[in-house]
Amino acid sequence: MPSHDDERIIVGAKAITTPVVKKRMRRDAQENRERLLVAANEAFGVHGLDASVEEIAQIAGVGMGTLYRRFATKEALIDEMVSDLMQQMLALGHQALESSSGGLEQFLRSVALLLESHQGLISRLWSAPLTPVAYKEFYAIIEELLKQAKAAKEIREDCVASDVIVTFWALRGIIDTSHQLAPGTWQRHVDIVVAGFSPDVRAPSHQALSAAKRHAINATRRRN
Amino acid sequence: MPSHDDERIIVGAKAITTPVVKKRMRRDAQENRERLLVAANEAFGVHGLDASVEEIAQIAGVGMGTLYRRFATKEALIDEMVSDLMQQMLALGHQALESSSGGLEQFLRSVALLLESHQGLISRLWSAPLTPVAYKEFYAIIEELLKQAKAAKEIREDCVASDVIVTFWALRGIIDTSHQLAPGTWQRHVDIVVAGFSPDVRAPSHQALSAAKRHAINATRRRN
DNA sequence: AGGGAAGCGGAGTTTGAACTCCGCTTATTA
DNA sequence: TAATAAGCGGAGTTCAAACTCCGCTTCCCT
Repeated sequence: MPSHDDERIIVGAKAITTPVVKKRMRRDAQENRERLLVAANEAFGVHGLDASVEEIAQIAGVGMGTLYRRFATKEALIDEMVSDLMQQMLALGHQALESSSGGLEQFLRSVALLLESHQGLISRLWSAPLTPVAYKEFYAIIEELLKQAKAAKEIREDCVASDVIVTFWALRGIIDTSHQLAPGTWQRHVDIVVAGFSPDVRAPSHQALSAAKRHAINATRRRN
Repeated sequence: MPSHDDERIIVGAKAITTPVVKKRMRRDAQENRERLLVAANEAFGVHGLDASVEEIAQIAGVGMGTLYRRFATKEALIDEMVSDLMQQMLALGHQALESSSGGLEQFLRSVALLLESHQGLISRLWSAPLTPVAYKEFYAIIEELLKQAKAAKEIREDCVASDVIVTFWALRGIIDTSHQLAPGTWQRHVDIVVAGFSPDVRAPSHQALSAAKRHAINATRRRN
């Protein structure tokens, strides 16, 4: 089903394969589109992705028809928001790369701050095969930040990109859970993780894991 | 609306206020009930809480009628599972308290291991005013574990219970995100956090935060 | 300034998942 | 082993939320 947005200016016979040249929208349409994205972010922040399209349209001050003229489905709206968010994260990454020191920490904190204002969407950020290109870029940024941090001895040698990615997943858990309450709850966790990354800490022991496993198994056998 | 489960054996006039003495179920009913709880856990693990009751019943090998005879609503089923899970976590807490050293780390790891086999449910664990009593107990356990860890110099003096709770939230993010893939992804994060808790690390700097904020604000102004 | 493409609202339709109902089956107990 | 309470399945109902349709309105270009 073609979306309402992919009408194109036809420029000769090869137009069909031309990759998406969009006709300029009317000004009011453009404004409504913006307003819808903002409204959706607000609604998702409160109710999660279960927020109804009706509510979103209402917050934006438009009818549902308008929403569906801009976004083929609710899912398409979400996809666009996610890809916007990813772009913003990449921008933060590039900024962090330019800072003379502490780039990695800056990146962690600035992304967390960004995600905090996009609750509800966050769960979609990492689940998608949606943005393989963006994801690759994201990964490359992290690798570069790690290289810089290691060169400056700001971080342990054994840190790898996936450690940082997993930290973002962790932040998602905190931000999603704290559910309106206590903005900035994530900061303390970042402090701890940053401390854990720092080079002057002894390597973790792993000794407690086997005991943990033994006990977890016991607990699982507890159904009455 | 009274559930199907709260019939009671009447023992004299005061029975009405007797707190829930349940009549013994038929054996097949009991078995089906168990099977439903297991099936629900499996279904939620795959599709999250959106898994349909129909699917749950099917996995359990029973009809929907059976499900609804045991659990007033889907929500009631979830509540019961959550409260079971909380009980298991408490049990792990008590076990950790008994260990002579590394109790806190053991607790972190064993709970993570438990949560890993209850994906989908985890989001409900912390959202509920459902279990204020259990929550209090949980909190008390953590405080005691912290006291022990500090006495043994296994942990920084400035750690508080909420740091540990927030770590559980963080783990939820990882476990929920890794979505079937890579069991045990959380372990590396726990390593890092444990390192961050350890006493021989310098206090976190906070110096990077203001820069992070400045940049995040820039990124937010990027809508095209 | 006026013709018409583009846009708009929101009542109405569709869809799918939660939940109910009731005739049939099975465990239990005397 | 027969009477009966308890349990069972799954077709059918309900309900809420996504999505469509179309007569009216607004912007924009000449």
